[in-house]
Formats: sequence, C-alpha cells, structure tokens
Amino acid sequence: MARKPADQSVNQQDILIAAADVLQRNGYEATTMKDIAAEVNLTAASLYHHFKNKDALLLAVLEAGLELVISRLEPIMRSDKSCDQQLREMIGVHIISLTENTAVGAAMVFEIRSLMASNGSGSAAEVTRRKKFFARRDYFENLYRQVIQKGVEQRIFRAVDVPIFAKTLLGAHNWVSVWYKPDGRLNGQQIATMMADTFLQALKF
Amino acid sequence: MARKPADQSVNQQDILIAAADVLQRNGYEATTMKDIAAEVNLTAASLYHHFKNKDALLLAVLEAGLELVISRLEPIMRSDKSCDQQLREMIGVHIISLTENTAVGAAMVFEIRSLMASNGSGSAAEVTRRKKFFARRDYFENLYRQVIQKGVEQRIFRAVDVPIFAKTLLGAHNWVSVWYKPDGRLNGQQIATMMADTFLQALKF
Amino acid sequence: MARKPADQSVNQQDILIAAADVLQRNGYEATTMKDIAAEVNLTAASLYHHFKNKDALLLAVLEAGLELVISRLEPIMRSDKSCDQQLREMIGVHIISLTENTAVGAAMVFEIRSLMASNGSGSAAEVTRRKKFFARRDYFENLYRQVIQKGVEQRIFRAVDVPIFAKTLLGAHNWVSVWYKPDGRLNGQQIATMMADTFLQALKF
Amino acid sequence: MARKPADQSVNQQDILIAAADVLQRNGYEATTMKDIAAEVNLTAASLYHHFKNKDALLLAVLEAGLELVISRLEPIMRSDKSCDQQLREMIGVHIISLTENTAVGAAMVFEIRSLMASNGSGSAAEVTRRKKFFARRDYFENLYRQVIQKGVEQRIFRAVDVPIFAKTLLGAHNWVSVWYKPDGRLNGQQIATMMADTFLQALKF
DNA sequence: TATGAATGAGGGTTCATTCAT
DNA sequence: TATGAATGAACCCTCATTCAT
Repeated sequence: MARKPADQSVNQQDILIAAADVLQRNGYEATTMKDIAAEVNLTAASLYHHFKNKDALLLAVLEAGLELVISRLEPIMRSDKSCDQQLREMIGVHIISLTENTAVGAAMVFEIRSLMASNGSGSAAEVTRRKKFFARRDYFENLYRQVIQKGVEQRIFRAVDVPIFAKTLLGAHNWVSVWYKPDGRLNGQQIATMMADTFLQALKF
Repeated sequence: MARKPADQSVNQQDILIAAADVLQRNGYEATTMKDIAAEVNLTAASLYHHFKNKDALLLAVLEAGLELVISRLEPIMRSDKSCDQQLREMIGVHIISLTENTAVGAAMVFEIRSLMASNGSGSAAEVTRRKKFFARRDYFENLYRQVIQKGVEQRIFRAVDVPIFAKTLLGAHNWVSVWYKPDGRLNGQQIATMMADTFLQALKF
Repeated sequence: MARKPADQSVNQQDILIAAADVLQRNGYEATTMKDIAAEVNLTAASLYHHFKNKDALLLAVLEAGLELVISRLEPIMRSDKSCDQQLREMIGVHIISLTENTAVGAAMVFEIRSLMASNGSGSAAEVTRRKKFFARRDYFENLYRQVIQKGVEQRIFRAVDVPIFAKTLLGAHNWVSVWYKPDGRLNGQQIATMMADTFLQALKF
Repeated sequence: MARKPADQSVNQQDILIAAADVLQRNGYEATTMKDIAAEVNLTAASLYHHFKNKDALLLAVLEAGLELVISRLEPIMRSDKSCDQQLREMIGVHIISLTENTAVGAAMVFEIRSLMASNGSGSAAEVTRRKKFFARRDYFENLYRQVIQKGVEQRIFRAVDVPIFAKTLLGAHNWVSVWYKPDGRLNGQQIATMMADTFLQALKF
C-alpha cells in the first residue's frame, strides 16, 4: 500500500525548483499539486510531507526567488561604486537571474496576487510569514529606489519621480520572464545590457 | 462601447465590463462564472445565453480591451507628427487607458497565459478566433515597434534594439495596471507623462 | 455533461430524512456525502445545492429531530395535568419519537460531539446557528427539568437532584435509539410505558 | 493497569491510556493515529510496532475499559450481600469508574459502532477477537441483568422487565461519561449515590 | 432570456499504512 | 524500536456546463 521510489528521496529544494517551473508555465490556480509532484516523481500526497499546503509551497517558491535576487543585489549596493555603475550592475544581475530562472521571475510577476488572495486566512504563523514576505518584497523594491534616489541627489541622475521610475524599471524587468525564451535571438547578458542602457540613458540629464 | 439600450436587461457589454473587473481582481482561474454573473445580477447559467463558455468570455474581454487601445493608438500612428511626438502620445493614451480601465489592462497582463493554455482545444471557429486575437496582439505590439523603428531610421532616436525596447516599454506599461491605485499619489495623466519622459529620454542620443 | 434524473427533484426534507438515516448507521465522520446522496439518488455534488456543507447538513438533521421532539413535548407541558401525568406523557412521546425515528435520536446522541468539534470555525452565521441549536438543546432538557422541579415543589415527587435526575432520564432515553430494533420483542409504546413506570417510580416518596 | 516499567520507553499500557483519552475527546473516526501517537510522543508509524492497526488499537482500548469494570463488578456479584445492596454497589463502582476514567466510558458509549462497522473484515483472528469482545460486553450487561433478575425473584424488587430495565440503567450510566465534568458541581461519588438511589427506588414495590 | 437543479470532472487535503534506514 | 518519506484511497468541496421549465 506504500511503494518506494526507485531513486532516493527528494528534498525541499528539488520541489521548490520543480514547483517554480510548473507554476510559471501554468499559473498558480491552474497548477495542481499533482502537476508539481509529477515533476519530482512523487505523489501529490507526498508533497504534504514537505509543505503544509499549496499556499505554503507558493510562498516558499516566491521567497526563494526573492531572496536569490536580493542576495545578488545587496553586495552591489554595499560596494563603493558610483550610482550609475551600481544601477547598471543591479539591472544586470537581476535580468540574468530572471533569464536563468524564468520560473522564479514569472512566479513573482503572476502569483503575488494569488498570495494576496489568501491573505487573512490561515494560522497566525502563516499570516506572519506572508507579511514578512511582502515586507521583503518592499525591501527589494527599495534597493532600486535607494540607488536611484542617491543618484538623483548626487546629480548623477536627472530628477525623476523615484517611485514611479522604480516601478517602470521593475515592470520592464518582470515582463522579461514572460517573453524570454532561452533559445531566442539574444541571451540574458545581451538583454541585460540593453535594458541597462535604456534605463541609464533615461536617467541622464 | 458606451451605447445604452433602451431596455434594462443586461447585454454583452455589461457582462464584459463586469467580467473584466472580476477577472482583474481575481485572475482567470480564480474567477468563477458565478462571480461574474453575480456582478451583473444573473446566475451562472444565464451567462451561457451570452457567451458560449468561459473561454469565449475571457477572449471577448481581452479582445475588447485590446481593440480599445488599438483604436486609440492608430489615429496617432496615422498622424503626420514626428516620431518622438507620436511615441509620446501613444504612451500617453496607453497609460491613460490602463489607468482608466485597469480591468482591461490587467486582464491583458495576466490572462494571456490562460488563453494560451486553452490552445488547441475547442471548435475550429474558436481556434480561428483565438489565432486572430494573437495576431491582433502582435499587431498592437507592432505599432510600438514601427514608431520606434521609424524614429531610429530617421536618427531621431538612438539605435536601440527595437524588439527589446518595445518589450521593455510594454512591460513597464503592463505593470502599471498591477500597481496603479485610483486614489494614489498621482493620477493617470501624471504617470503617463513621467513614463513618456522616461522612454523618450532613453531614446535620445 | 449534466444528466437529468429520471424522477422529479428531491427537496430538503427528503435529504434530511435520508441523511439522518445514514448518519445513524455510520456516524458523522464515517458518513460520506456520497452515501447520503446515494440514498436520495443524487450525486454528492448535488447535495451542495441544498446544504452549504456537511456540517450544515448535520446541523439541519439535528435541528429537525430536536424540533420534532420539542413540538411534541411542549403541548404536554402547557396542559394543566398533574406533574406526574405530564412526565409520564413526556416520556411516552419522547420514546415513541425515538423508536419511530431512531435516526434522529441516534444522531443526537452520537453527533453532538461532531457538532461541537466544528465549533468556532465557519462563518459568523454558522456559529450563530450552532449556538442557537445548543440553546434549543438546553431548552429541551429544561422541559424535563421544569416538570421534575415542579413535581418536587408540589411534593408530588421526592426531593431529587433535578439536573442529575434529568440527565439520568435523558441518558436512558438516548440509549434507546442505539439498542432499539423495530422487530424486537417490544414495540415503542411498550418500552415507553416501562420506562415511564421506572422513572415515575423512582420519583415516588 | 498501573504498573510502571523501569525504562522510559512507552509500552502498550501508555498507548492505551492515551488512545482512550483522545478517542473520548474526538471519537473514533475523527481521531488520527498521529493524534494518539503525539499523546505519547511517538510518530504514527511507531504505533504500528505496538498495534497491528487502528482497529486493533480501538479494540484494545475497549477491552481494557470493559475488563476494568467487569473486574470491579464481579467481586460484588460474588459477595453474599442482598440484591439491593449488590446493585447499589455495582452502580457505585460503575459510575466511579466512568467518572474516574471518562475515556474508557465514552469509548464504550461511542465507539462500539465503529467496531461493528469493521465487522467481517480482517483476519480470522481479528474476527474472533472481536466476537470475544462482544461476548464480554454481553457478559457485562448480564451481570446487571442477573442481579436484577435475582432481586425480582426474591421479591426484593418489583416485577420489572429485566432486559429493558438493564438497558435503561446502562443508558443512564453511559451518558454520564458524556456530560460528566471533573470540575463540576458534584463528584463521581455523589453522582453515583444519586443514581443508585434513583434506580433502587425505581425497583421498590 | 433566465434559472434551479443536477452532474462529471477534478483539485486540495487527510489518513492509515508500509518500508528502508 | 523508532521514524521519515512515501503512497493509494477516499473525502469534501468547487466549478463549468447542461437542460427542463
């Protein structure tokens, strides 16, 4: 009544990666636990040994993706390079992250709403964790705002509305994970360079 | 899009508007026929007198939104203004459309995937209609590409990769319908101006 | 994709009766919606047109059973007969109700705990309804307490601890629906008479 | 039932006690192996080293409870006291057992149905064991019948229908384990006395 | 047109149970 | 003995869709 799998057991990381992939392809609502499980050769029921429920899995996927990008952005922020150089590098690693791992990016674009829909429900711990995620998301966006703000103050960038500019930039980035195809005309690095050029140019006086 | 029939019964337009609204709030998968029906004081069953099925309804919503924007973009394209002026105005009406009618915009951002997921299924007529929609979507994106391309050729814009720049611009626009709040700090017109500034600046030599 | 049933549609009453029957046989947890549906030639899904969920159905069953008994008890209470006569008649109709409809009685015995288990969950309306049910249950028990109390005060009954005596009596009654078999040695009327004798005797000086 | 092994590992007794407790609180179907395991700091899987399956565990709980009561009832039966005194004492120890160990009592009230539901299934050994349990249950009820019968024959009790009177008495008793609260107005001894009074009175001429 | 009732399909989730470690 | 991981089975419930009225 309980068969053993041929290979060894999967870990949460494997599941997260698979889930991100499926989620990106199908979207949260259209993705079934079975779909995700199949991707790692498990039964849907088995997923519940690793994640409390579908919401928790989604949240874990988003968290992982967000933390990955943050972990790559922060060192750039902490460097003593000039603002324009910092922004250029940030856009670079961000786009590269997105193209290397479309799953994470697309999940973030599309599924935040699903996450918000589940707001209010769940245990206190779940609510807390969700709040923390949104706080991290704001922190992430703030990294961009900070460097833009700093550049404006240092007269390196022209005087733009920082929140709007950040949203503009992030929207453009997010969309990459929707249209990017690994076998397309341009690779991630090339796209990153172009987009960095675009936004740096947009900030010139 | 604003004609008012004499009688009081709901028509397809009413349903489309309501559907777009609900779809934006909840997303395609999370939106039930009952939800949409409730918005126009009908039962789910009654919706089937107006639309063949949920997919057809979604498609109709997307079509309406897309055609609205196209209908506002084409006159600008056909004018004899300079490329930069054309692009500025296009961005303007696009953003305004999005902020005036978040429903349509968000539907376009989020639900294209759902539509693609249903690809291959359905009658020949449905498949044809879906194909036509995607063709229109490409046409829409092409409007942007054309004006950018023309500007580049006329040395009014710097030499950018046109497809990538168009995607960048569209990504930024689409994202507006996600974060825009009618009671926010800035209205649609202000946002439109700022984003136009950004992208026009980005195209300067 | 949606077949019609051969016979005409069922109403809530039919479902309640069927549900009470199945619930009694299997217990709440062991009873599936499918089981109940099958009893009225419906699909499980169809039940949800009549009751919001399994809990609501259970509650409706219990309510119906309780109200039935209360409706038979109250006229006796309101009569101007002597306490001992009143109590005798109450025991009579109660036992008869139980043997005529073991389902309801057993459900009441066994499933109150299930109902309590679901306490706190659900919408405010559900909680309210549940509270009201428990209030009615208390009212029901109070009918017995009142007549006993009155009898004690009028020196018709010996001085017993009223709450304990009522519990004793109710426990004996409830258990009837567990062991009573329609084709047993004695019918409901006979059992009722014997139990009335027992408890009236127990109250003599 | 209260021996304590030197080591600290759990033994079947510990599990039985814990299981009885959880079963009483939640009922058989609503109680999970995990629930029971948690009560003794084990995992569900570990329980299977002690009991073949959930049914076996339930049966063991019921057996233990039943045997406990029987073991306390038999000495009274074997004494040469008068019938009325014997019955009084039997009611006393029975109620006390119930209030001291609600778990066992409630399990007996509520879970017999679950046990019967599993009838027919299982190995021959299991069926045998189940049959034996039911035989013991009948034996237990017979203890009451015997003393009542004897009393009637000796003209100590009035002529009642013995089976019905026994059911009446047992129903009242079983119900105690449902409503008894350790911190209630009366303790087990007081309740026992009152109920003994009631039933002895009911048997008077 | 509108709808109440019904249903097949399926999704999330739970749970008893197994087995390798 | 103990357990983590896994699973088949089943359950509750939802939903798009149909059809008689």
